[in-house]
Amino acid sequence: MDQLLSPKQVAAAIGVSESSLKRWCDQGLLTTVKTAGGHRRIPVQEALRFVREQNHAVVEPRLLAMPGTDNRKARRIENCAERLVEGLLTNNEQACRAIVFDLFLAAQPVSQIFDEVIAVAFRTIGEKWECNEADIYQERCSCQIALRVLHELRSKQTPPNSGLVALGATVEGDQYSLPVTMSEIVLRAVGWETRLLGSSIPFDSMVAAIQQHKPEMFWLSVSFVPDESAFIAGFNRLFEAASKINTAVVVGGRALTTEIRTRLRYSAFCDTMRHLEEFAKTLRRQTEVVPKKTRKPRKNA
Amino acid sequence: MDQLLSPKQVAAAIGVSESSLKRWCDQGLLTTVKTAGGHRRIPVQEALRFVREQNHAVVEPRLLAMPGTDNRKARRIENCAERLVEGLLTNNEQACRAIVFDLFLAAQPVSQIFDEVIAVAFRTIGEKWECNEADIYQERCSCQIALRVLHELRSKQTPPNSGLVALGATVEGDQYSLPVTMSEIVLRAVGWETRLLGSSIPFDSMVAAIQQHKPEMFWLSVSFVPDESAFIAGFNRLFEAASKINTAVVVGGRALTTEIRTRLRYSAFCDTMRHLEEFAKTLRRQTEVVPKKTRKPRKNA
DNA sequence: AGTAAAATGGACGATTTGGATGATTTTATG
DNA sequence: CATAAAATCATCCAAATCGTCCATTTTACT
Repeated sequence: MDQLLSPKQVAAAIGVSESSLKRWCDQGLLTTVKTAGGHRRIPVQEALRFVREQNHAVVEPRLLAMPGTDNRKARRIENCAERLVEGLLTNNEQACRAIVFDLFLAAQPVSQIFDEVIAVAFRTIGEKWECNEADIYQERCSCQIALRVLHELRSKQTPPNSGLVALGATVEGDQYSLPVTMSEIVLRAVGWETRLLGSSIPFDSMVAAIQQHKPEMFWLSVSFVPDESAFIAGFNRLFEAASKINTAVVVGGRALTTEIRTRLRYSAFCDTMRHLEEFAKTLRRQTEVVPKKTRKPRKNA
Repeated sequence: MDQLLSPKQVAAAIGVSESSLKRWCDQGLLTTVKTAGGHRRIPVQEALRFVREQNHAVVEPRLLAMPGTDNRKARRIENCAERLVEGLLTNNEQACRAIVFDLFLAAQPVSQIFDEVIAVAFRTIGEKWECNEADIYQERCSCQIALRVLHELRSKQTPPNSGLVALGATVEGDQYSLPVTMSEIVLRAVGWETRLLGSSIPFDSMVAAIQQHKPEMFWLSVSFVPDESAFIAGFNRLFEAASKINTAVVVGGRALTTEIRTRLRYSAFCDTMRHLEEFAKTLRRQTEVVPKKTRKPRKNA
């Protein structure tokens, strides 16, 4: 029943180098089990004892606190969604952050993280809510957590300066800021400079923003449509204005039914973040400098 | 995700010699953790706390994972508000961050930063909007920027673990997340563990949250009241439920006119973040441990 | 001004840390 | 089972940090 950890994992958990940790093992500060091939394995409880006795710092508690989630499993995207649901509903922000950042560091495209983990997780929470297994406040609270994680993720991106500008917003009455924030991160990941106008923006004001900033792209996330006909009229007005100055208009969101879509004019419709990413790449006609996963970790400034 | 710094790094950041810094660590002015080999490691939050409490200058903010500063203009709170307005309206997120973080490092209480800078800035923007000098999207976009800055500020606080829990939210229909987020940061600054439920929460769900988490405090930020009588009824229902389990209810927000207030029952009403801070301090009944900044008294003859 | 306590910061050899390397073991995948 | 990719091994070494001592500067008080 003892979970075994590799030196690398323990080193990461307590924020020291692998070299140091191995030295400590060899000095007997940590008792290790050895594999047939001579690799060191450290039982979790032994690692915990070490931390307690040495009064050592723990930088990444999750590695020691959440058995069954060693790094390899963490990087597999399959069961991340359910782990995220668990983390969100128990208000374990640490764990949520860990899940997302592990994937990010494992060089998963952000679009994929969003489509296959975050979106899935919130769909699950939504279903739980409908079945009365979760309360509204839990869903909202989860949104807060996710938003903080997303903001942190965003701050870790290299700020693009391609000269291509995209503006984004949510229509009036639609206060779901998660999708529009994810879109922004996706666009930034493929080199767009973005400016997120925010949630619940009236169409007229969007038009004003477009005319003032003359962006190459405008993206609109539609999670909720209070008034269908007003939405369609407003949107087409927006498209009209955007066309005049060659601004591509991209829409997406779960509230856009096929019926609504047939009555809209747009440059692209995106079902998923991956679609958005592909379209954004295409639009900027440059083969993109994908955030490379280099082996050599570089010192951050 | 708290980063560990070496004495040398912290010394460089605040522009003192390594010797001094090590001495301070040994005197307990800075809480350090130690590696197994006996090297000192200082968590960033701890370094920030030290800088703020001692009112120490910071020469290299980057080493403390803080955004770059503009030391000449900074530190004076007077014209920060207008500089912030400028930064927000020109979408200069860097500048906005610098303004807020400079004040933070200069040991200004977060409540004061919020009351005298951020709140003032947004009041100014609101006025500009009314005078048609600014568009709605600019105000919303400013909110996005401010929200990101606030989230970053929050991540720089030492995570409190007092055991005292506060829940916070915004009423249904009120989507202004800035005030409620500022409140959270203020509460955390004075040692409360907080859980922000989010914006636009129905009263019934708030009651459910209170009953489930049994917090010592519930705070409600009211920037907008869609239906006055429904609000009053709902709120008093909330207060009732909270009273039963000894949860203090704190309200605040610009939408609370005196007429509305006279019909509400609450533990405290806060006009400003400073009020909230004072009330929160009082409620936790602990006299704050004032760090002595005087040198040791010399022997008296 | 004069004095002494207190604080600062530099220097020292001894110790610790962490990055790099090429060989070996483990794990993932067909 | 076989193969390739990833993780870990043992080792070495430069750089960082330790604790300590001491000269110098600052501060507090007479």
